Amino acid sequence: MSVKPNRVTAIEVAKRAGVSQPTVSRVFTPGTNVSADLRESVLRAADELGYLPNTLARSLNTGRSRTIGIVLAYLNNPFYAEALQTLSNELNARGYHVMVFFAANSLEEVDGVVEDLMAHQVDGIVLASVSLSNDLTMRLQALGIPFVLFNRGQQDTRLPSVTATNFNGGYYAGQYLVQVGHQRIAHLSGWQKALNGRQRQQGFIKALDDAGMAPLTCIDCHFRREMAIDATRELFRRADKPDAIFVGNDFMAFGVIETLQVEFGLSAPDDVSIIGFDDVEMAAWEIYDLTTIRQPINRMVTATVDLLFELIEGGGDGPIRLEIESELVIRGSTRSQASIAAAEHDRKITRL
Amino acid sequence: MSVKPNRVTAIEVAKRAGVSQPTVSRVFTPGTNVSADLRESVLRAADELGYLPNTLARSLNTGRSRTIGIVLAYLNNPFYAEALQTLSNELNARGYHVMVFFAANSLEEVDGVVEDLMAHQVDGIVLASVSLSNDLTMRLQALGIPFVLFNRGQQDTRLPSVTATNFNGGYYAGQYLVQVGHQRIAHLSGWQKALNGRQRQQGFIKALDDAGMAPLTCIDCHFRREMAIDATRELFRRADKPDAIFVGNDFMAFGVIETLQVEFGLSAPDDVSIIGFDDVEMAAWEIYDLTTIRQPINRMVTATVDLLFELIEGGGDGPIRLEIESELVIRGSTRSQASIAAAEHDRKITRL
DNA sequence: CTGAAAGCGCTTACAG
DNA sequence: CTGAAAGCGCTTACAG
Repeated sequence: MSVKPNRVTAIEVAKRAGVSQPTVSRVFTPGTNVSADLRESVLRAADELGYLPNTLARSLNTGRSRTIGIVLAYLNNPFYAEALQTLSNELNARGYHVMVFFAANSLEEVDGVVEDLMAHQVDGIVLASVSLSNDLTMRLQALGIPFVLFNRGQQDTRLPSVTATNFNGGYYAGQYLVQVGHQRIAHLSGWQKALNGRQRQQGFIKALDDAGMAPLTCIDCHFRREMAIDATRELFRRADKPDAIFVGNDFMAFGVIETLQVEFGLSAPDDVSIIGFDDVEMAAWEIYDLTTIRQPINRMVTATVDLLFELIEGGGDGPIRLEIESELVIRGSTRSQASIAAAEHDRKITRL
Repeated sequence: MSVKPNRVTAIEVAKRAGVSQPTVSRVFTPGTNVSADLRESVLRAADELGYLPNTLARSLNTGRSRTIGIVLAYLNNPFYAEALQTLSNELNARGYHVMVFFAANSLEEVDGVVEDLMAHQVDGIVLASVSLSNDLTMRLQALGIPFVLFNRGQQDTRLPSVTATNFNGGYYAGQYLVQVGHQRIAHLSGWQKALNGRQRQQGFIKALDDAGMAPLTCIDCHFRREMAIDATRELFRRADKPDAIFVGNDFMAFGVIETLQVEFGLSAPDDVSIIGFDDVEMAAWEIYDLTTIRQPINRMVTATVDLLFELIEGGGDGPIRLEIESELVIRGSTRSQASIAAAEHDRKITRL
């Protein structure tokens, strides 16, 4: 019962235009020479018949599918939704198609997905999910299918990757909280088995250390909202409550702010300063107004696509691990320096 | 400088296994007969060489790419992020690949994207973006490439589509707000030029009408957060403020709740009841705790994929416009019936 | 069950 | 510049 689509082929266009089939092909292949009159009659015939060159047949010949695979874990965290849309648009703009897969759980799942992508002859892969098995990494490399890890920590420093400067970002967060006068700073961290979660924490600790301080506590929340919420509850039931929290990403920070507000009646920055990581769109929503460390998605995406194409073209000799500078974005969820200065001022006046 | 990937082909596997190339092909084609011993030596050779059948070559033969195109407008609204992930997983589970495109703005953009998809020989398309031009609709139909509109209003009722029951959903929202005793109910609607926005509003008005009431006001917010926020400001600067608002989707409702809280110091349900539409994950977050009309994504996705495959296989004679029943999900952003009863009770006691 | 042959719809040297 | 021919890596009747 299956009905094959009845597509128009180059041969039919050739007949109608009174030319050979290769001439039709040339008209639709950039950088080939066809006389103006033949080109025109081919284009007219193609238009009349609704002809579109069959991408699959073309790819079979050229050995290039002009398709890039993107592997994601999930879209709950809006950072990945923004990344996907930006990546997709960028790749489309460069004439590439995008094939998406979600592979959350296991190495096996990612491996399976990547095999699918290989069978589909993708020209390259962006991995924004968990990392690959060594086996599959080597198979990809043997096949000459390049890939770039996007925002993923990786153990093997030889793998191509694009991240923000996670250590620096963590440092900026810690430094700023110290600057505005906080004394009891907690960290609800990203997953400590992932490099980005670990580096953010290390930068944060270094900043405090440089100020002669230490974190009140660091709790591994695995980049998971529920765990950040639970950790917040625990933190604020204790006697030595924090006066500031650096949260491993914005998505978790939203849960922290919510829990403080709804369950404890506390708000930022009056009761506690909160700082996140990512600067997703929602961070700027008034209800959160979240100070955060921006990962510049546009620049990360551009770098990812550039790197991927360099690897696809071959002959690239630039660095294959790129770090895009993260930056502190100050909003209302942290005590401001001005407020500190004012408080200092008040204190002095009181003392007089 | 371009380096073609050096992929293993069936011929190489055939040589190593000492069989013909078609036998290799048969081993990798479900539903074909190959003797156990040949099958085994082929599989071993394939494994040793890391062979994967070339999907593109297969598709060229069969006329089926086992690829579905998904066209989205954006992922800002988490409803579409959830829909994409669910659709993708469902299609993958059925052995199909997913090619995504974002096409926000214009008919022309969607048309261009769909042409790309046609050239890529997709077997079907899910359109969750704005609708198609008539021209392209007809070309798709002429080519025999089926498509399904997902959550999209469409003028032409002959086009295959899957939506929730938008009219009913609007009705449930209005009915509930009336039931819990609201008198001045406003509607910040979805786009009135889209069928789903319009139907939600119509259902809502009907519910009020059935109770002998009329909306305080209806403002077209185009499904856009910023417009909902502006409308909220206007609404609460007026003398006759609403005591309840039905918002055209959750995404806008979050902006409404935020604006009320941050700019007016008002909260739901004490000052005003808020009800949304979609039931995205965030609606259950404590900070919003949003009463809403659920569009059952899982069922909508299953229906979409079923319908699409029915159209692909041909011979389907079921209905091509499917409506999945929406349902009221009561959370804390609306005054409860209990509270109404209690208030009634108090009033009676006072009167005694 | 298995192999030789044709063909899917293109691209790309090769002649002219 | 243009056409006839070969080939990309498969699938699928067709014989045996």
